[in-house]
Amino acid sequence: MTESRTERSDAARNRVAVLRATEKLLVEHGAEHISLDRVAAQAGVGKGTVFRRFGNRTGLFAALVEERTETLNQDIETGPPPLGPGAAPLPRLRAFLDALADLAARHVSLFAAHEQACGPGRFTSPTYLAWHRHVSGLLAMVRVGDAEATAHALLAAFDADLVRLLCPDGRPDRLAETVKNLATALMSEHPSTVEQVTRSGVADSSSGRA
Amino acid sequence: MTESRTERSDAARNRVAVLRATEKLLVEHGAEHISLDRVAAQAGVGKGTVFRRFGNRTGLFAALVEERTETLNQDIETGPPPLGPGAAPLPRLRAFLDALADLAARHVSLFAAHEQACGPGRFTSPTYLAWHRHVSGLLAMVRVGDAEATAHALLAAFDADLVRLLCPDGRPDRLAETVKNLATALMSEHPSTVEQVTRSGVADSSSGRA
DNA sequence: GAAGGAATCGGACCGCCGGTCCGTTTGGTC
DNA sequence: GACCAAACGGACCGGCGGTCCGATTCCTTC
Repeated sequence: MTESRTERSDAARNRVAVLRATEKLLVEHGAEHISLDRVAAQAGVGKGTVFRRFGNRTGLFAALVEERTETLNQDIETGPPPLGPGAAPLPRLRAFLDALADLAARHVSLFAAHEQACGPGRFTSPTYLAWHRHVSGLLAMVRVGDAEATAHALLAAFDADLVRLLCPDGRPDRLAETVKNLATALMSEHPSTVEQVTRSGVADSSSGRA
Repeated sequence: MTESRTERSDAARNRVAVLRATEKLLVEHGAEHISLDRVAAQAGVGKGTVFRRFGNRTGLFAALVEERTETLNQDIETGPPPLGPGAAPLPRLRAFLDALADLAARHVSLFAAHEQACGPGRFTSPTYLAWHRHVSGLLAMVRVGDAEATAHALLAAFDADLVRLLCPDGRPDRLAETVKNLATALMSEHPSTVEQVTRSGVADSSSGRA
């Protein structure tokens, strides 16, 4: 991302070649038995180049994840409601969960590979941190107890293997509905500072994909 | 488990030796960089013996998990309330979540190793299936929508890495409270067939560990 | 446009791991 | 005590993530 200065032309070319090759292998071979040898071969570069660019397996998938989640993260922070600032906590959380389910369903393989490569350090990746901060903040606004832990629990539903189970055909609906239901139950239970957080008043901002 | 018949004495001795060795390595080296070579060496047996007994890495950890979860699974099915049959859905679910959090916090390393070894097939392990059936059934009794998916979402909070994060000192309280809170919110929201499922009426059956 | 040097490349190489194989040993039985 | 099925164990295999360093390529400078 933040290169020191002036990336050499061949380096840039190879970087995108590796990323594209990784994507291709991810969608073709569904799972995460993707060796970096294969990636390098598919990209038409040497193995050393892959490691020079991305450090290690984790870094490679992290870069791809960041690329895929960039627009969502921007929309969350500075986009228009209900995803961005301005909407009430519950609709905003629901919109986020919809968007996240959609993203997760569309890129299961990538997310699976990323999780597997990260291991326990998954929770310290910038992307996860941003999502957790967002959810946690929204929950805290409605005074949900231990918002941080609750946010983790909600986000745990987006475990890649679970996504595969609940969205076998790529449709995020089932996962989205389930998690939104959880969030709504949680928030409805806690009398909010904002008055009109009632269940009936929820604007359902499903990103209609189907 | 169900050996064909009459396990030879040395085989039995080696089996427990391997299991104990695995436990020891799990608690000593916190994570899952436990090679089966090491396990064999620690147990004082050959590598081939480990594979002969347990088939593969997954089988080894699965055997250990089954050993650890046996009593809980019995208690759920035939034990006394509130864990066993006889209690109302919500208290029973809360009791189960308490017990599961306790178990998870005490055996994080094992569960982490098991998850990692199982991969996506984690959801088809007998233990997970039993737990999911249980939670799913309880949710359905209170007419929670899509009980199956919701049960998966609740159980996802027991992801080993998340347990490590929320129970750094082995105390299950924070995890338990969070998930029980989720379950309670869910069930309270749905008007049950049983009348007295209210929040105040919940008997808190925390397995006081602290 | 040629030269120089730094950044990049690439694939041979390393140690390790999960899993297999088969000659050897052991335990139960008659 | 002898026999044989069962179990043992460690050498062996293919493949992986990651490293290293001589060869190559790009960019700058004159």
